[in-house]
Amino acid sequence: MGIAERKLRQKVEVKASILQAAWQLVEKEGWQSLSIRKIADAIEYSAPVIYDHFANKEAIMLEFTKRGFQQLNEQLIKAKEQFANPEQQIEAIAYAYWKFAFNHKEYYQLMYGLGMPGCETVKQIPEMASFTEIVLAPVRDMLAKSRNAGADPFLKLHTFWSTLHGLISINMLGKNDSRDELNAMVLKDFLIGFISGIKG
Amino acid sequence: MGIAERKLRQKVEVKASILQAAWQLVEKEGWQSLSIRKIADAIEYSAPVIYDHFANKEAIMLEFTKRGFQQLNEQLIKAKEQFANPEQQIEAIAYAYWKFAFNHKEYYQLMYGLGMPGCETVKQIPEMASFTEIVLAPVRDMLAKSRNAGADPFLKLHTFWSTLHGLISINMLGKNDSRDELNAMVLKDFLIGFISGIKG
DNA sequence: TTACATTTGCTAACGGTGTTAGAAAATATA
DNA sequence: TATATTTTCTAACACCGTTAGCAAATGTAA
Repeated sequence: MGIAERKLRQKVEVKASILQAAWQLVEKEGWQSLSIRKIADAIEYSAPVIYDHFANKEAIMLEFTKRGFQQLNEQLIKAKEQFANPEQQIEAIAYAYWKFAFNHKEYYQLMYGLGMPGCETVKQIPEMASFTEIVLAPVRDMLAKSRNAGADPFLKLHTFWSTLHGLISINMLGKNDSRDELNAMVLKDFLIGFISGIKG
Repeated sequence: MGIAERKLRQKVEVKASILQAAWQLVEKEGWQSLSIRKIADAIEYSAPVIYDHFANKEAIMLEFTKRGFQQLNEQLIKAKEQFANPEQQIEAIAYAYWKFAFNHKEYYQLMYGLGMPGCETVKQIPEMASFTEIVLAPVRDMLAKSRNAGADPFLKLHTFWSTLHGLISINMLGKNDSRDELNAMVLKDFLIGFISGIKG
Protein backbone atom coordinates (compact mmCIF):
# COMPACT_ATOMS: atom_id res chain seq x y z
CA MET A 1 0.00 0.00 0.00
CA GLY A 2 2.68 2.49 -0.97
CA ILE A 3 0.08 4.60 -2.73
CA ALA A 4 -0.10 7.27 -0.08
CA GLU A 5 3.68 7.35 0.05
CA ARG A 6 3.99 7.70 -3.69
CA LYS A 7 1.44 10.53 -3.67
CA LEU A 8 3.27 12.31 -0.94
CA ARG A 9 6.51 11.85 -2.82
CA GLN A 10 4.93 13.33 -5.93
CA LYS A 11 3.53 16.22 -3.99
CA VAL A 12 6.93 17.00 -2.54
CA GLU A 13 8.36 16.78 -6.02
CA VAL A 14 5.91 19.26 -7.46
CA LYS A 15 6.51 21.64 -4.58
CA ALA A 16 10.23 21.41 -5.18
CA SER A 17 9.76 22.02 -8.88
CA ILE A 18 7.71 25.11 -8.12
CA LEU A 19 10.52 26.52 -6.03
CA GLN A 20 13.11 25.55 -8.59
CA ALA A 21 11.19 27.13 -11.44
CA ALA A 22 10.55 30.24 -9.38
CA TRP A 23 14.23 30.54 -8.63
CA GLN A 24 15.18 30.13 -12.24
CA LEU A 25 12.76 32.89 -13.22
CA VAL A 26 14.10 35.17 -10.53
CA GLU A 27 17.65 34.65 -11.71
CA LYS A 28 16.64 35.39 -15.27
CA GLU A 29 14.23 38.30 -14.80
CA GLY A 30 14.41 39.46 -11.19
CA TRP A 31 11.90 39.37 -8.37
CA GLN A 32 9.71 42.10 -9.74
CA SER A 33 8.63 40.09 -12.75
CA LEU A 34 8.06 36.80 -11.00
CA SER A 35 4.48 35.65 -11.41
CA ILE A 36 2.40 32.65 -10.47
CA ARG A 37 1.40 32.17 -14.06
CA LYS A 38 5.00 32.09 -15.24
CA ILE A 39 5.85 29.52 -12.61
CA ALA A 40 2.87 27.43 -13.66
CA ASP A 41 4.00 27.63 -17.25
CA ALA A 42 7.50 26.55 -16.36
CA ILE A 43 6.37 23.50 -14.39
CA GLU A 44 3.78 22.64 -17.03
CA TYR A 45 0.83 22.82 -14.70
CA SER A 46 -2.06 25.25 -14.56
CA ALA A 47 -1.80 28.18 -12.18
CA PRO A 48 -4.23 27.04 -9.46
CA VAL A 49 -2.12 23.96 -8.76
CA ILE A 50 0.43 26.21 -7.11
CA TYR A 51 -2.13 27.07 -4.47
CA ASP A 52 -2.22 23.43 -3.40
CA HIS A 53 1.38 23.85 -2.30
CA PHE A 54 1.59 27.46 -1.18
CA ALA A 55 -1.04 29.67 0.39
CA ASN A 56 -0.13 32.53 -1.92
CA LYS A 57 2.70 34.20 -3.73
CA GLU A 58 4.04 35.75 -0.55
CA ALA A 59 4.47 32.28 0.95
CA ILE A 60 6.79 31.39 -1.89
CA MET A 61 8.82 34.50 -1.26
CA LEU A 62 8.90 33.72 2.44
CA GLU A 63 10.27 30.28 1.72
CA PHE A 64 13.14 31.85 -0.19
CA THR A 65 13.72 34.38 2.54
CA LYS A 66 14.06 31.53 5.01
CA ARG A 67 16.45 29.68 2.75
CA GLY A 68 18.43 32.84 2.33
CA PHE A 69 18.91 33.25 6.05
CA GLN A 70 19.72 29.57 6.43
CA GLN A 71 22.44 29.79 3.83
CA LEU A 72 23.74 33.02 5.28
CA ASN A 73 23.90 31.48 8.73
CA GLU A 74 25.76 28.48 7.40
CA GLN A 75 28.35 30.65 5.75
CA LEU A 76 28.79 32.78 8.83
CA ILE A 77 29.25 29.75 11.06
CA LYS A 78 31.77 28.32 8.66
CA ALA A 79 33.70 31.58 8.62
CA LYS A 80 33.58 31.87 12.38
CA GLU A 81 34.80 28.32 12.96
CA GLN A 82 38.04 29.02 11.20
CA PHE A 83 39.22 31.08 14.15
CA ALA A 84 39.26 30.79 17.91
CA ASN A 85 40.07 34.42 18.54
CA PRO A 86 36.83 36.46 18.74
CA GLU A 87 38.46 39.42 17.04
CA GLN A 88 39.34 37.32 14.03
CA GLN A 89 35.93 35.69 14.19
CA ILE A 90 34.18 39.02 13.89
CA GLU A 91 36.35 40.00 10.97
CA ALA A 92 35.71 36.70 9.23
CA ILE A 93 31.98 37.01 9.82
CA ALA A 94 31.94 40.48 8.35
CA TYR A 95 33.72 39.31 5.21
CA ALA A 96 31.51 36.26 4.89
CA TYR A 97 28.40 38.42 5.25
CA TRP A 98 29.69 40.76 2.61
CA LYS A 99 30.53 37.93 0.27
CA PHE A 100 27.15 36.33 0.71
CA ALA A 101 25.33 39.55 -0.12
CA PHE A 102 27.15 39.97 -3.40
CA ASN A 103 27.36 36.34 -4.39
CA HIS A 104 23.65 35.93 -3.75
CA LYS A 105 22.36 39.33 -4.66
CA GLU A 106 18.90 38.03 -5.46
CA TYR A 107 18.64 36.42 -2.06
CA TYR A 108 19.89 39.45 -0.25
CA GLN A 109 17.47 41.73 -2.03
CA LEU A 110 14.59 39.51 -1.11
CA MET A 111 15.72 39.16 2.48
CA TYR A 112 16.06 42.86 3.16
CA GLY A 113 14.72 44.75 0.23
CA LEU A 114 11.57 44.50 -1.79
CA GLY A 115 9.68 47.18 0.02
CA MET A 116 11.30 46.78 3.38
CA PRO A 117 9.49 43.75 4.76
CA GLY A 118 7.14 44.59 7.57
CA CYS A 119 7.09 43.41 11.15
CA GLU A 120 4.82 40.54 10.20
CA THR A 121 7.43 39.11 7.86
CA VAL A 122 10.20 39.31 10.41
CA LYS A 123 8.18 37.35 12.93
CA GLN A 124 7.83 34.47 10.50
CA ILE A 125 11.58 34.03 10.15
CA PRO A 126 13.13 32.38 13.19
CA GLU A 127 16.36 32.15 11.21
CA MET A 128 16.97 35.79 11.97
CA ALA A 129 17.30 34.94 15.64
CA SER A 130 20.01 32.37 14.90
CA PHE A 131 21.85 35.02 12.98
CA THR A 132 21.80 37.23 16.07
CA GLU A 133 23.22 34.43 18.19
CA ILE A 134 26.06 33.72 15.81
CA VAL A 135 27.33 37.26 15.86
CA LEU A 136 26.54 38.01 19.47
CA ALA A 137 28.84 35.35 20.92
CA PRO A 138 32.17 36.73 19.71
CA VAL A 139 31.09 40.27 20.54
CA ARG A 140 30.41 39.14 24.09
CA ASP A 141 33.76 37.33 24.25
CA MET A 142 35.61 40.40 23.16
CA LEU A 143 33.80 42.69 25.53
CA ALA A 144 34.49 40.36 28.45
CA LYS A 145 38.21 40.55 27.84
CA SER A 146 38.23 44.28 27.14
CA ARG A 147 38.64 47.42 29.21
CA ASN A 148 35.03 48.01 28.25
CA ALA A 149 33.32 45.10 29.98
CA GLY A 150 30.32 47.17 30.99
CA ALA A 151 29.24 47.94 27.43
CA ASP A 152 26.04 46.50 26.03
CA PRO A 153 26.78 43.66 23.58
CA PHE A 154 23.40 44.14 21.90
CA LEU A 155 24.31 47.69 21.15
CA LYS A 156 27.55 46.60 19.55
CA LEU A 157 25.81 43.86 17.61
CA HIS A 158 23.27 46.32 16.35
CA THR A 159 26.00 48.67 15.17
CA PHE A 160 27.82 45.82 13.50
CA TRP A 161 24.82 44.53 11.65
CA SER A 162 23.58 47.96 10.63
CA THR A 163 26.86 49.11 9.24
CA LEU A 164 27.37 45.95 7.30
CA HIS A 165 23.89 46.08 5.86
CA GLY A 166 24.16 49.77 5.13
CA LEU A 167 27.44 49.30 3.33
CA ILE A 168 25.94 46.60 1.19
CA SER A 169 22.66 48.24 0.36
CA ILE A 170 24.17 51.61 -0.41
CA ASN A 171 26.55 49.76 -2.64
CA MET A 172 23.79 47.93 -4.42
CA LEU A 173 22.19 51.27 -5.26
CA GLY A 174 25.00 52.47 -7.42
CA LYS A 175 26.72 50.75 -10.22
CA ASN A 176 30.03 48.99 -9.84
CA ASP A 177 32.42 51.67 -11.09
CA SER A 178 35.47 49.72 -10.13
CA ARG A 179 34.50 50.67 -6.59
CA ASP A 180 35.45 47.27 -5.34
CA GLU A 181 38.66 48.56 -3.81
CA LEU A 182 36.89 51.48 -2.17
CA ASN A 183 34.38 49.11 -0.66
CA ALA A 184 37.02 46.75 0.60
CA MET A 185 38.65 49.72 2.25
CA VAL A 186 35.41 50.98 3.76
CA LEU A 187 34.78 47.54 5.20
CA LYS A 188 38.28 47.38 6.63
CA ASP A 189 37.96 50.91 7.95
CA PHE A 190 34.74 50.07 9.69
CA LEU A 191 36.10 46.87 11.20
CA ILE A 192 39.13 48.61 12.63
CA GLY A 193 36.93 51.24 14.20
CA PHE A 194 34.41 48.73 15.44
CA ILE A 195 36.94 46.43 17.04
CA SER A 196 38.93 49.21 18.64
CA GLY A 197 35.64 50.60 19.89
CA ILE A 198 34.90 47.33 21.64
CA LYS A 199 38.35 47.07 23.16
CA GLY A 200 37.79 50.48 24.70
CA MET B 1 -4.44 86.36 -25.67
CA GLY B 2 -3.93 84.84 -22.26
CA ILE B 3 -5.37 81.58 -23.53
CA ALA B 4 -2.09 79.73 -23.78
CA GLU B 5 -1.14 81.05 -20.36
CA ARG B 6 -4.38 79.90 -18.84
CA LYS B 7 -3.98 76.49 -20.41
CA LEU B 8 -0.48 76.16 -19.11
CA ARG B 9 -1.68 77.25 -15.68
CA GLN B 10 -4.38 74.61 -15.75
CA LYS B 11 -1.96 71.96 -16.87
CA VAL B 12 0.37 72.79 -14.00
CA GLU B 13 -2.59 72.65 -11.68
CA VAL B 14 -3.63 69.20 -12.82
CA LYS B 15 -0.09 67.93 -12.53
CA ALA B 16 0.11 69.27 -9.00
CA SER B 17 -3.20 67.66 -8.13
CA ILE B 18 -1.95 64.33 -9.42
CA LEU B 19 1.04 64.51 -7.13
CA GLN B 20 -1.06 65.67 -4.23
CA ALA B 21 -3.60 62.90 -4.69
CA ALA B 22 -0.84 60.34 -5.09
CA TRP B 23 0.77 61.49 -1.89
CA GLN B 24 -2.49 61.33 0.00
CA LEU B 25 -3.04 57.77 -1.19
CA VAL B 26 0.47 56.77 -0.20
CA GLU B 27 0.00 58.20 3.26
CA LYS B 28 -3.27 56.33 3.64
CA GLU B 29 -2.43 52.97 2.06
CA GLY B 30 1.31 52.84 1.42
CA TRP B 31 3.33 52.74 -1.78
CA GLN B 32 2.46 49.19 -2.67
CA SER B 33 -1.20 49.91 -3.23
CA LEU B 34 -0.79 53.12 -5.17
CA SER B 35 -2.33 52.85 -8.61
CA ILE B 36 -2.90 55.10 -11.58
CA ARG B 37 -6.60 54.39 -11.50
CA LYS B 38 -6.88 55.39 -7.86
CA ILE B 39 -5.10 58.63 -8.58
CA ALA B 40 -7.39 59.28 -11.53
CA ASP B 41 -10.38 58.62 -9.32
CA ALA B 42 -9.12 61.02 -6.70
CA ILE B 43 -8.54 63.88 -9.13
CA GLU B 44 -11.82 63.16 -10.92
CA TYR B 45 -10.26 62.53 -14.29
CA SER B 46 -9.97 59.38 -16.34
CA ALA B 47 -6.80 57.35 -16.07
CA PRO B 48 -5.19 58.21 -19.43
CA VAL B 49 -5.07 61.90 -18.51
CA ILE B 50 -2.27 61.10 -16.11
CA TYR B 51 -0.12 60.06 -19.05
CA ASP B 52 -0.34 63.60 -20.40
CA HIS B 53 1.61 64.70 -17.34
CA PHE B 54 3.85 61.74 -16.57
CA ALA B 55 5.41 59.20 -18.89
CA ASN B 56 4.42 56.36 -16.58
CA LYS B 57 3.91 55.39 -12.99
CA GLU B 58 7.63 55.20 -12.35
CA ALA B 59 7.98 58.84 -13.33
CA ILE B 60 5.57 59.77 -10.56
CA MET B 61 7.61 57.78 -8.08
CA LEU B 62 10.79 59.40 -9.36
CA GLU B 63 9.30 62.83 -8.79
CA PHE B 64 8.69 61.93 -5.15
CA THR B 65 12.15 60.49 -4.83
CA LYS B 66 13.57 63.78 -6.03
CA ARG B 67 11.42 65.73 -3.63
CA GLY B 68 12.50 63.44 -0.85
CA PHE B 69 16.16 64.13 -1.49
CA GLN B 70 15.48 67.84 -1.80
CA GLN B 71 13.77 67.91 1.56
CA LEU B 72 16.45 65.78 3.13
CA ASN B 73 19.15 68.08 1.79
CA GLU B 74 17.34 71.12 3.15
CA GLN B 75 17.11 69.60 6.60
CA LEU B 76 20.75 68.57 6.57
CA ILE B 77 21.89 72.02 5.52
CA LYS B 78 19.79 73.58 8.23
CA ALA B 79 21.27 71.25 10.83
CA LYS B 80 24.78 71.89 9.63
CA GLU B 81 24.40 75.66 9.66
CA GLN B 82 23.76 75.67 13.37
CA PHE B 83 27.41 74.93 14.06
CA ALA B 84 30.76 76.15 12.85
CA ASN B 85 32.72 73.24 14.30
CA PRO B 86 32.84 70.37 11.78
CA GLU B 87 32.62 67.80 14.55
CA GLN B 88 29.36 69.26 15.77
CA GLN B 89 28.22 69.64 12.18
CA ILE B 90 28.64 65.96 11.52
CA GLU B 91 26.78 65.07 14.65
CA ALA B 92 23.96 67.44 13.79
CA ILE B 93 23.77 66.06 10.26
CA ALA B 94 23.54 62.52 11.56
CA TYR B 95 20.69 63.38 13.88
CA ALA B 96 18.89 65.35 11.19
CA TYR B 97 19.24 62.45 8.78
CA TRP B 98 17.88 60.09 11.37
CA LYS B 99 14.99 62.38 12.16
CA PHE B 100 14.10 62.80 8.51
CA ALA B 101 14.01 59.06 7.93
CA PHE B 102 11.53 58.48 10.73
CA ASN B 103 9.47 61.62 10.33
CA HIS B 104 9.10 60.91 6.62
CA LYS B 105 9.10 57.17 6.61
CA GLU B 106 7.16 56.98 3.35
CA TYR B 107 9.70 59.19 1.63
CA TYR B 108 12.65 57.29 2.98
CA GLN B 109 11.22 53.97 1.92
CA LEU B 110 10.67 55.23 -1.59
CA MET B 111 14.13 56.82 -1.76
CA TYR B 112 16.04 53.73 -0.72
CA GLY B 113 13.67 50.82 -0.53
CA LEU B 114 10.97 49.48 -2.78
CA GLY B 115 13.05 46.81 -4.38
CA MET B 116 16.39 48.51 -4.12
CA PRO B 117 16.22 50.96 -7.02
CA GLY B 118 18.61 50.10 -9.80
CA CYS B 119 21.48 52.07 -11.24
CA GLU B 120 19.16 53.69 -13.77
CA THR B 121 17.15 55.31 -11.02
CA VAL B 122 20.18 56.69 -9.24
CA LYS B 123 21.41 58.40 -12.38
CA GLN B 124 18.18 60.32 -12.69
CA ILE B 125 18.55 61.92 -9.27
CA PRO B 126 21.13 64.68 -9.23
CA GLU B 127 19.96 65.54 -5.71
CA MET B 128 21.98 62.62 -4.46
CA ALA B 129 25.14 64.39 -5.51
CA SER B 130 24.22 67.46 -3.46
CA PHE B 131 23.75 65.21 -0.49
CA THR B 132 27.29 63.96 -0.95
CA GLU B 133 28.62 67.50 -1.04
CA ILE B 134 26.84 68.52 2.14
CA VAL B 135 28.36 65.73 4.19
CA LEU B 136 31.73 65.70 2.52
CA ALA B 137 32.70 69.24 3.51
CA PRO B 138 32.79 68.80 7.29
CA VAL B 139 34.49 65.43 6.92
CA ARG B 140 37.22 67.11 4.92
CA ASP B 141 37.50 69.90 7.47
CA MET B 142 37.92 67.44 10.28
CA LEU B 143 40.46 65.35 8.45
CA ALA B 144 42.51 68.42 7.59
CA LYS B 145 42.85 69.34 11.25
CA SER B 146 43.45 65.76 12.39
CA ARG B 147 46.47 63.56 12.91
CA ASN B 148 44.97 61.58 10.05
CA ALA B 149 45.22 64.09 7.23
CA GLY B 150 46.14 61.46 4.68
CA ALA B 151 42.91 59.52 5.00
CA ASP B 152 40.42 59.44 2.14
CA PRO B 153 37.42 61.64 2.87
CA PHE B 154 35.28 59.69 0.43
CA LEU B 155 35.97 56.57 2.37
CA LYS B 156 34.86 58.24 5.57
CA LEU B 157 31.80 59.66 3.90
CA HIS B 158 30.88 56.27 2.59
CA THR B 159 31.19 54.75 6.04
CA PHE B 160 29.12 57.55 7.53
CA TRP B 161 26.33 57.26 5.04
CA SER B 162 26.25 53.48 5.08
CA THR B 163 26.10 53.19 8.81
CA LEU B 164 23.38 55.75 9.09
CA HIS B 165 21.33 54.12 6.38
CA GLY B 166 21.93 50.65 7.80
CA LEU B 167 20.87 51.73 11.24
CA ILE B 168 17.69 53.17 9.86
CA SER B 169 16.72 50.39 7.53
CA ILE B 170 17.47 47.62 10.00
CA ASN B 171 15.35 49.54 12.42
CA MET B 172 12.49 49.85 9.99
CA LEU B 173 12.49 46.07 9.62
CA GLY B 174 11.55 45.35 13.18
CA LYS B 175 8.80 46.78 15.23
CA ASN B 176 9.32 49.60 17.69
CA ASP B 177 9.60 47.66 20.96
CA SER B 178 10.47 50.73 22.92
CA ARG B 179 13.82 50.42 21.20
CA ASP B 180 14.04 54.14 20.83
CA GLU B 181 16.60 54.37 23.60
CA LEU B 182 18.67 51.54 22.16
CA ASN B 183 18.69 53.25 18.81
CA ALA B 184 19.64 56.57 20.26
CA MET B 185 22.53 54.81 21.97
CA VAL B 186 23.60 52.97 18.83
CA LEU B 187 23.62 56.24 16.94
CA LYS B 188 25.65 57.92 19.67
CA ASP B 189 27.99 54.94 19.83
CA PHE B 190 28.57 55.07 16.13
CA LEU B 191 29.19 58.80 16.09
CA ILE B 192 31.76 58.59 18.86
CA GLY B 193 33.59 55.85 17.02
CA PHE B 194 33.33 57.60 13.68
CA ILE B 195 34.60 60.93 14.92
CA SER B 196 37.42 59.46 16.95
CA GLY B 197 38.30 57.40 13.88
CA ILE B 198 38.66 60.55 11.84
CA LYS B 199 40.73 62.31 14.46
CA GLY B 200 43.12 59.38 14.36
C1' DT C 1 -15.32 -5.88 -13.33
C1' DT C 2 -18.37 -2.58 -11.99
C1' DA C 3 -20.06 1.31 -8.86
C1' DC C 4 -18.94 4.71 -5.98
C1' DA C 5 -15.86 8.09 -3.55
C1' DT C 6 -11.93 10.81 -3.54
C1' DT C 7 -8.41 13.24 -5.11
C1' DT C 8 -6.32 16.08 -8.73
C1' DG C 9 -6.01 19.45 -12.22
C1' DC C 10 -8.36 22.12 -15.34
C1' DT C 11 -11.08 26.07 -17.49
C1' DA C 12 -13.23 30.20 -16.68
C1' DA C 13 -13.97 33.91 -14.16
C1' DC C 14 -13.49 38.12 -10.80
C1' DG C 15 -11.44 42.17 -9.84
C1' DG C 16 -7.41 44.32 -10.12
C1' DT C 17 -2.96 46.38 -12.56
C1' DG C 18 -0.18 49.69 -16.24
C1' DT C 19 -0.75 51.38 -20.64
C1' DT C 20 -2.41 52.62 -25.43
C1' DA C 21 -5.55 53.40 -29.59
C1' DG C 22 -9.01 55.82 -31.31
C1' DA C 23 -13.38 58.04 -31.08
C1' DA C 24 -15.98 61.94 -29.15
C1' DA C 25 -16.46 66.25 -27.13
C1' DA C 26 -14.91 70.71 -26.09
C1' DT C 27 -12.37 74.54 -27.44
C1' DA C 28 -9.83 77.77 -30.44
C1' DT C 29 -9.07 79.85 -35.05
C1' DA C 30 -10.43 81.53 -39.65
C1' DT D 1 -20.43 79.43 -39.03
C1' DA D 2 -17.11 76.05 -40.56
C1' DT D 3 -12.72 74.12 -39.80
C1' DA D 4 -8.71 72.79 -37.11
C1' DT D 5 -6.89 71.69 -32.74
C1' DT D 6 -6.71 70.29 -28.32
C1' DT D 7 -8.60 67.76 -24.46
C1' DT D 8 -10.75 63.95 -22.44
C1' DC D 9 -13.07 59.84 -22.54
C1' DT D 10 -14.38 54.91 -23.43
C1' DA D 11 -12.76 50.57 -24.66
C1' DA D 12 -9.44 47.56 -25.09
C1' DC D 13 -4.92 44.81 -24.50
C1' DA D 14 -2.12 42.09 -21.87
C1' DC D 15 -0.97 41.16 -17.78
C1' DC D 16 -1.54 40.09 -12.47
C1' DG D 17 -3.13 37.11 -7.89
C1' DT D 18 -6.71 34.35 -6.60
C1' DT D 19 -11.02 31.42 -6.34
C1' DA D 20 -15.23 28.63 -7.78
C1' DG D 21 -16.72 24.83 -9.81
C1' DC D 22 -16.56 21.30 -13.07
C1' DA D 23 -14.21 17.25 -15.47
C1' DA D 24 -11.08 13.71 -15.49
C1' DA D 25 -8.25 10.61 -13.36
C1' DT D 26 -7.44 7.73 -9.63
C1' DG D 27 -8.34 4.89 -5.61
C1' DT D 28 -11.62 1.75 -2.89
C1' DA D 29 -15.02 -1.83 -2.23
C1' DA D 30 -18.58 -5.05 -3.69
